[in-house]
Amino acid sequence: MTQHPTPDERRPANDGPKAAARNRAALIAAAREVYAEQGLDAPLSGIARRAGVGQGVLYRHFPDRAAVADAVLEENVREVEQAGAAPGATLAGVLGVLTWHLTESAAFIGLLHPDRTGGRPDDVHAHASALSERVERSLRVHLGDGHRLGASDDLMLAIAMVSGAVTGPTREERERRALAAWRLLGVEVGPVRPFGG
Amino acid sequence: MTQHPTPDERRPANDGPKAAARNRAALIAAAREVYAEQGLDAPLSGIARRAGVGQGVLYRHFPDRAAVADAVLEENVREVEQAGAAPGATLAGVLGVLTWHLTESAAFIGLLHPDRTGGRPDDVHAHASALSERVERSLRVHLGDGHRLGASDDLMLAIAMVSGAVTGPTREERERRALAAWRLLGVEVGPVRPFGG
Amino acid sequence: MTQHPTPDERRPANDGPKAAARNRAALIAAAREVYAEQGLDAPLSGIARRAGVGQGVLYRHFPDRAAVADAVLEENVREVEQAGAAPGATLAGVLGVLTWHLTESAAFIGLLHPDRTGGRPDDVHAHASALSERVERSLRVHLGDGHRLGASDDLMLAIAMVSGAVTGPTREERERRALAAWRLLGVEVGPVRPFGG
Amino acid sequence: MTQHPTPDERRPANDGPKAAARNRAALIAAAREVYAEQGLDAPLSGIARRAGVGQGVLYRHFPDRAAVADAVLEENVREVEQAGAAPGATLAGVLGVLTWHLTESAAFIGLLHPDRTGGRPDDVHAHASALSERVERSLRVHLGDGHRLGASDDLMLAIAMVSGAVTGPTREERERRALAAWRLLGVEVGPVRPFGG
DNA sequence: AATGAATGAGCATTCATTCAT
DNA sequence: TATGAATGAATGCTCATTCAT
Repeated sequence: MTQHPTPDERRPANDGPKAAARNRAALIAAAREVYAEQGLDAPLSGIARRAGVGQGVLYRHFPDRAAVADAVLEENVREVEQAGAAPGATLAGVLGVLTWHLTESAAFIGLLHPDRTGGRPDDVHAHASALSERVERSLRVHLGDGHRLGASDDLMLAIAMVSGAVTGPTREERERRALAAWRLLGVEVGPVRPFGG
Repeated sequence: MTQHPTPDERRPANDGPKAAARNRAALIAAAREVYAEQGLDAPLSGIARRAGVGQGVLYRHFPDRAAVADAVLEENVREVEQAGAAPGATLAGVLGVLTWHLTESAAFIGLLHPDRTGGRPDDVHAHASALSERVERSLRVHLGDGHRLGASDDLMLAIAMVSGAVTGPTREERERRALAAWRLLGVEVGPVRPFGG
Repeated sequence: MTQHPTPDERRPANDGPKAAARNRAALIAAAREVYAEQGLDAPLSGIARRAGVGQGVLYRHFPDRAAVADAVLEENVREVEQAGAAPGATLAGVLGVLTWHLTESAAFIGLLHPDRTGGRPDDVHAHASALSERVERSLRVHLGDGHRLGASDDLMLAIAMVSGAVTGPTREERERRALAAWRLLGVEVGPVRPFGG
Repeated sequence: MTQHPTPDERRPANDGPKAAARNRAALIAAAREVYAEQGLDAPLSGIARRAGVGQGVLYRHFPDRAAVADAVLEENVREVEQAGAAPGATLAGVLGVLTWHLTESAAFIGLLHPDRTGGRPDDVHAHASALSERVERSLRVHLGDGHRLGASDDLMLAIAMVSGAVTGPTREERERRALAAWRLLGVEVGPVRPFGG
């Protein structure tokens, strides 16, 4: 009774169901960019716009704000897992991939800063700890005996610390700082690049 | 002229100029609490309410959102400076005070994460670098030759790293993590407490 | 021409024209349930979902929201007509069937409250008066001379009054109130049940 | 971080706190009109617009949709109470005032139809039963021994029944039907008019 | 003939900021 | 100088309706 009496006129293209997967990917990519530019609190409408879809599509794919961030994180984490599972993977190599995501993806940094503001209703960090564990597992298998970060929580702590160092307006600056941070921790890091990059 | 000057209904007390300073302090204290509970994006109206003043007063003292955060930061930084200038001050001691603020004040952590989100209109981090320098100066004078963090940018980098580690819902948890982070960096830290505390 | 005519991925079954009637019935049944649970303003998407069909099918059968409600009403009215046309039908008996629908079907109540909200764009009550007349005809033929409700508009007025009394969360409560209402009007009502029930 | 960078330009009048009471009254009056025209589900924005205030003002005075309807109802009920408490009040007189509100105020009708749609989140009918009891009390004191509607629930049932009869596009038509309904119930009703009108 | 994704207008709600008193 | 009401833009979210497949 309260809704839209008259759309009509002229509708933009409707590419049919085939577009669904494409739209989902476009939304995640758009979200990644928007997050990088405006932070995790960026308006969802902007993400939809940049993805070139209506707002309804965003809500079809992601029920709420947290789900969008989750999807972006999920991709980041999966890349780290793939790097960790690749033949010949080394700790330094996986850390390089991880570091690349830290410098590239604001959402990934958010993963490491889950708490502080207790119970906001739209908790962006819903599955954060589950994802965090997946990252840890991918790294820990490559941790040799007696490694500096071998103690229980030191590995994820170190990652959080590096993520804290990753600031700066450009990717280059952020990479520079990330590497300086790993150096301060006495940890060797391989090439900073995406998995397969 | 000796008539009642318009009795009015009931005006809220106007304590004159004396109240101004009191209100300012109340606003900063309220902001600190609200930031801790809700994060730096908390509604300004809530800060005014908790301070027990109207919203207009907040705007009289602080032209915009950034100014409020600046004022809170300013107090944090000043405490660190005082700790650094106190007779008998040591690096470990000042770091303890600094660490206390890291665990206590959400705004202080924001100081260390200034960039990333490029040009948001209400930039909370306006004077961030100036404040950052003041912190650095207060610490550097206590840095002995050959200290681990003696190299050019390493001191502030380390602080940013520790701030990245400071997560958790309770102050105790945050302090635990902060100390673990300093330990990973091989840096000794004195008692974690406010200056004069 | 004997080639596979494009295997497709996996098309949902297309049962041909046979399915059309089945779908229409399923939609009306679903609408009846949804209306009872959520009121006449319930989202059409929910009706389609409960009927187990796509939203497009709903629009194929019913051009707009009003048409759905009309179809539900149509069924209600038809049952009353059938009750009225049955051999040996009495006024009390038909009123019993009518009352059953009043207690069961939110849409039927809506029939009796057509106006008030002047020109809403999606007018649920399009054919209301036509349906209303059919109900009246079915009852009036059983109205003996000198009946309490014999005067011109009294019959439908009484029905509207009873429908106003029919509130309550459970069918039992609604039936109790409907019968109390008829009693206040001094009208005898037969068993409250669906036609043929 | 997500809000209004730049209002400015030219602000419409702000009449200051004095306007608060006036605005509240204007909102209730506007709501009454809008409800009459569009029903209880009418957009709140339209109510604010008709009252000549911004949407924020509506939310300042009424936390949610139900509160607006409550306020309108409250006024209706208060008038009935006043009519019932007036010196020389009679049952017929109070019923006349009550009937006037039934013909005038869509919200008042809503009061008598509280249930049906179980637990909608924004329940317009929150305090409905409390208000309902106030109406009943105002009437019952004027109910002589042996009155037709003397039995326990019959009084409010009759009112619900009459409210069910009150349909029609014009006030005159609605009044005509209301009086016919009371006549069918064998109840005498005084002049249909607002209290003091 | 059916599916269900996409569109996008519309309504609810929040809050930064102004300003009469 | 303080109050707190008012404004209204921005954003979240929902759903009627269309249409490629």
